Amino acid sequence: MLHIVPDIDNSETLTERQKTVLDAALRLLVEEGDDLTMTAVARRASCSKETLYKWFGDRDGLLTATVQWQASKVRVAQVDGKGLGLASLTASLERFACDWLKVISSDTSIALNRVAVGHAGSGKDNLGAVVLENGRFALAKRLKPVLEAGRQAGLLEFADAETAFRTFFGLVGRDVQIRLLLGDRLELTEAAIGGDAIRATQQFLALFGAKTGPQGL
Amino acid sequence: MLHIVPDIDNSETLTERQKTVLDAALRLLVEEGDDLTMTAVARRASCSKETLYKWFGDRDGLLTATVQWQASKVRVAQVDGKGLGLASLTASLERFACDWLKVISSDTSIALNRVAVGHAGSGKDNLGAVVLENGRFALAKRLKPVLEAGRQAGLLEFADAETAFRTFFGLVGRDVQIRLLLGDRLELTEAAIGGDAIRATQQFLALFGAKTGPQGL
DNA sequence: GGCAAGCCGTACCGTACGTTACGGTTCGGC
DNA sequence: GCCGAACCGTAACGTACGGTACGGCTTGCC
Repeated sequence: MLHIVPDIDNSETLTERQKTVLDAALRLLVEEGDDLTMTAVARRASCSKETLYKWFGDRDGLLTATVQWQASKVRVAQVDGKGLGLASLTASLERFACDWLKVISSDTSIALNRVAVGHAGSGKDNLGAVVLENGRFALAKRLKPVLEAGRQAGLLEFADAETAFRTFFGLVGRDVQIRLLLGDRLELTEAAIGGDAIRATQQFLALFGAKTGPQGL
Repeated sequence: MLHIVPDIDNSETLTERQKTVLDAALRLLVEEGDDLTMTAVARRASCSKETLYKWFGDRDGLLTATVQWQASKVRVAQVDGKGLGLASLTASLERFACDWLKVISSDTSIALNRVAVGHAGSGKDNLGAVVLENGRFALAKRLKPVLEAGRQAGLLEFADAETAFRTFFGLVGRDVQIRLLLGDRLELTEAAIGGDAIRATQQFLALFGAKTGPQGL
């Protein structure tokens, strides 16, 4: 399993200059393919390779720092499950679906996932673990409390929150991520994403919605 | 979109010797990461690099031929939608789900998808298109007639076969493929796959099954 | 001012790998 | 037996790139 990310917390220990360097690396990663070279990063960031090596150790360190830096930027707002009505639950689910679709269809996510997938194929799987931890598992960690609250309020019925989450994940993402990663053009407009979020939420509620209605009152 | 695979049909124009070479490349791709070198392939296949270049042009040609060769091996049996009862429809869906889960969790598929994803990130997207065409789109092409037959028989209700298929795809695959590609260990036993196939099929039928029962009789 | 630290730009080194070239061997056709 | 084609094994070439070294510049501190 190993969803452990043993590395430094970051985003606090980074100087402003280092952040701009990582931003440059990120932009380069998105524009060019995953084959970013140290020389290219140095040139783009207007810094010397010597500095890159001093700060990040080696190419893998730079890659890892870049991925973690991006990950630290996408902390989405926590949703508190305190409103617990069917309307607010639906809205929350749609919101999660929408956010997730926007993330996985963004150029940044695609580039980062590509490099992480390639990295996972070549020995050390650090990047894959980082991306997974800040993507799929972070989503689960934020969504599960909402699901549990929905069950508590009698709006949802499921035995295992993990299983319910994975179904929701599948209903939202479907074939989008793998198609994008494999280079399929797939125009996802704001409207299409919104529609997909609503559809996925409705399907999820059809599968896991309580048939008896709220039993709390 | 471009799901066009403009290259040669293959698998007919290949000699036995060439097939064994591609098998060697495939094995190497699965064992080592995606960083297979021409030298390694030549050594493993006991052939000269000169021969590799004569047959496949360059490294990309070899990669493409390898992917297409594997693709040509996984033509799954077509399911005829002529039994059209709820039981046989369910069985067909479960069969598809089972086969698909086995494919995407196989070492070969993971390795091939990894190299294709990496390739899609670096300019020419040929490999990605090939993998997509022989994976997700081939599955759709085989499954849609079954869905249409199910609708014809009054067992399913949906407006668009493509949309219905994508939902099924999401229910079956969920987060499995991306987790595996990112290096997550994820033991998928035969039993777990079978259970997931049944669950996905039941969920799909719950969403798209006709509420009125078969109207054909 | 003097000085040390940090950093930029660039040149440099070693290596890995894609690609090419070539000598030697096998094999089918005459 | 002879010839040419195909192919194996290996050596060689060119380049790209990770990593290192160094000279010069700025900056903050004494």
